[in-house]
Amino acid sequence: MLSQKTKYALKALLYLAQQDVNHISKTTDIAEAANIPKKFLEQILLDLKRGHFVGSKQGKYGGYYLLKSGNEITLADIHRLFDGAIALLPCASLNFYERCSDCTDESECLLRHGLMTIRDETLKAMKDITIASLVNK
Amino acid sequence: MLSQKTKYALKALLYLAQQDVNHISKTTDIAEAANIPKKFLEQILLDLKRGHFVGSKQGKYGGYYLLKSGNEITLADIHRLFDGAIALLPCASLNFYERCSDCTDESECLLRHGLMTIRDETLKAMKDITIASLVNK
DNA sequence: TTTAAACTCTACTACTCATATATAATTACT
DNA sequence: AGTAATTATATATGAGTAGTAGAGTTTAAA
Repeated sequence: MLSQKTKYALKALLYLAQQDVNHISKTTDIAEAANIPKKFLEQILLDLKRGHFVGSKQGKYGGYYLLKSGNEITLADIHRLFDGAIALLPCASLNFYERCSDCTDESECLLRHGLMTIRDETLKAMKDITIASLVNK
Repeated sequence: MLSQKTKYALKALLYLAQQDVNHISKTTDIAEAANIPKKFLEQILLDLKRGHFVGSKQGKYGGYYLLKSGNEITLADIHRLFDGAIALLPCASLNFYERCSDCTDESECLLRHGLMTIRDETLKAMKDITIASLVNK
């Protein structure tokens, strides 16, 4: 399941994607439109900025805007930024690999191979869902 | 990501699936073989019993055994029993549907449709992974 | 019938993480 | 200078995860 943070991030990105190009949206407007607690949204937008998905402008008439186009931002990207691995166990993850502490011999693990299959399927589906594809629905 | 509980449950089921038919395994043996804390495993096996995946025999020489054959137990089943919904948000879930509190009009939600697509893909993959398919690898 | 070995059940604890909130600082435009 | 916005850090809190403890119940063998 997605965390609230990831859900809010997606909603904020969807909001930004629906604005005119070059339009700068302030946090307050995004928060109201997408029904997100404002201070929480600030954190999320900062994270999105660090991930180079949005840019910001400070001061009066400042705010946030998309840095990439909607079809360059996939669900997989946002999931990884906020919720981390897409695989069901760290040992089956591409970007967040970690050994299981209870695993004596990974090569003998019956679980891992199946979980990597799931990961590939899920990842493929998640890469197909982009901010643009969601807006054009 | 899977919880430890789900991972342990899968490992326990894999262990049981590898025993001779009619063999009854005691918790201690499963715990040692699969490297699972025994008291924690007891809880998990009880949950699996309530889910009708395993049966038990009490008393001396008692223990646990598979109630269904390995190809009748899917990853989706076990995920739902321990970790709940397979969908990324409750509003996109088949078995654990719940409205989002921050959603004003579900039919207008741009996110939901895409998440249901992911759910269908993931679910299909998770139903294909069975205890039997994992053992025969 | 006693006893050991197993499951059953409830409650509890320690810890981590998610979800925010609060406050102060910085920046930029007018 | 004043205002309105982002940026940063710290804190609060509630829920969930992972695991432990202990008493009770059932069964089968001796």
